[in-house]
Amino acid sequence: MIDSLDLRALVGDEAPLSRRPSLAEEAADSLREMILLEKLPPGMALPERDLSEILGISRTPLREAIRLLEIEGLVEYSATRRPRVADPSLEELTHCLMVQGALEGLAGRQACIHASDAELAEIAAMNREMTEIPEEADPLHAFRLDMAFHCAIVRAAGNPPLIETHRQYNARLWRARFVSSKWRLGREKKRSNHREIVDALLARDQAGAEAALRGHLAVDAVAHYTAAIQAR
Amino acid sequence: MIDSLDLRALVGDEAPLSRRPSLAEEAADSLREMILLEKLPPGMALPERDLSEILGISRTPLREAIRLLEIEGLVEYSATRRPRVADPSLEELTHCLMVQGALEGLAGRQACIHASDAELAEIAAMNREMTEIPEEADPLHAFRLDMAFHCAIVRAAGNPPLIETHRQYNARLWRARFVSSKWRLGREKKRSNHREIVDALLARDQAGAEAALRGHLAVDAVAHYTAAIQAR
DNA sequence: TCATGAAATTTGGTATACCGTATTTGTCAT
DNA sequence: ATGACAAATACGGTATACCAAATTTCATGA
Repeated sequence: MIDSLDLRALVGDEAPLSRRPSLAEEAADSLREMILLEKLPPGMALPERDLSEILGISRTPLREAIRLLEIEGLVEYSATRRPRVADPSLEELTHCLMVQGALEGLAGRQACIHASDAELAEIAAMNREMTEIPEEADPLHAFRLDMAFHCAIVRAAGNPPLIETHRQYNARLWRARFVSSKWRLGREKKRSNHREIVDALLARDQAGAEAALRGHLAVDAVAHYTAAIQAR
Repeated sequence: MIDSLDLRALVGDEAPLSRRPSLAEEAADSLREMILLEKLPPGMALPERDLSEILGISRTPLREAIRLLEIEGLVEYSATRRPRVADPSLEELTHCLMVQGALEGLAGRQACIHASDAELAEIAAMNREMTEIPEEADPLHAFRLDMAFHCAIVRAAGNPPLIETHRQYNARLWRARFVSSKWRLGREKKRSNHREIVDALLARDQAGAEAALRGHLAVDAVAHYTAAIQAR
């Protein structure tokens, strides 16, 4: 007898392990993008019926999507349970940044222990790519590279719950970091910080990697963001 | 004109800021308790229709409750999206414990900075109470005191997102820590660790508080748990 | 002109019905 | 007895209807 497990072994792991996403997950993805790109500006109300009609789905999966985004911190509920796009204060962003720093610090430590040489080389290569693109290049592209760099380090730590929690905080901080990434100030500081990180990882220096990733410098990112949102 | 804001200022903040919980939240609370007390054992299937009938609600709020518990890590979905009570491996628990350690470490640091003297005194008092109860007292009570002690420190850090994320990891680790709390071994070690924590906080020694809270000792808690679940 | 408050509308919460798929059950041929 | 296969069942995902509460609208009167 050849059961499905054997079949999978024969066919290989190429099989679609990723099931088809539900409407709720697709809606969450759509809404997340709209929020991050400020197509849905902070503070905007998110009435379930209107949104479900816009997205062409019923309220049931839409409600689930909104709950997902609430957990990610992109949507918040008013006192009367009316959902709206989150509009985090400088204080809230600072709080999130501290947690994010602690998470990345742990990731740095663990990456020193568990990352393969190939993973570290990949991370180093990502950093090299970032230093080679010109200053005036597409800021969104540079930003995505930066995000991918940090995510790769967290992934290299090999701790799935850590990856997931880090992802959530990333979403919460996405807009602030994106806005601040456009500032030219601090870009050089970021580069030297990235070099520190890569050097510590390659040396598998746990304390060094943790310290470099803790990112005390990131606090001025939210300051940039606050300046930007106050200017609007 | 006296609007509601003025009225609230006059009446004070005693007003019921906590809205009536939805059926979904109540169901999540019920299910969480059932899972933690192993009324619903790890691995058990959680069919939506049966559960909704048992709890006397419809599937809609029940589904929401299950989603909440999934985020807390108490419920996991099979490959075919069938929810069941999570049955974390030793590896998963260890991963969660590392994140929890990083979170509490940050909390210790921040508590040294932001906690009021009254909050620190309260924390010290909680620890004193724990040391004064006899060894053979109700283990559940002792356990709750321990949880409250750690939560109080996190709360003293004054970082709401940190509090929430810490709460989520607490739920994931609840059962393992509860089981391990029954072991007499390591109890003395825990006490000395608690003393370290309190001393560092009172001295507002950030590095000391972080190190003490990082809790390298907690790893043997999951070892106890694993021994227990393998014995069943 | 503007405060007032009741009616109308909007909104989130919940229950229920239906659908496609996954699982189980039962049957039959070997 | 057993393995394969098909019918029956169970399950999660989705759409829709209804309700209570909150919000908005708007007529009313000072």
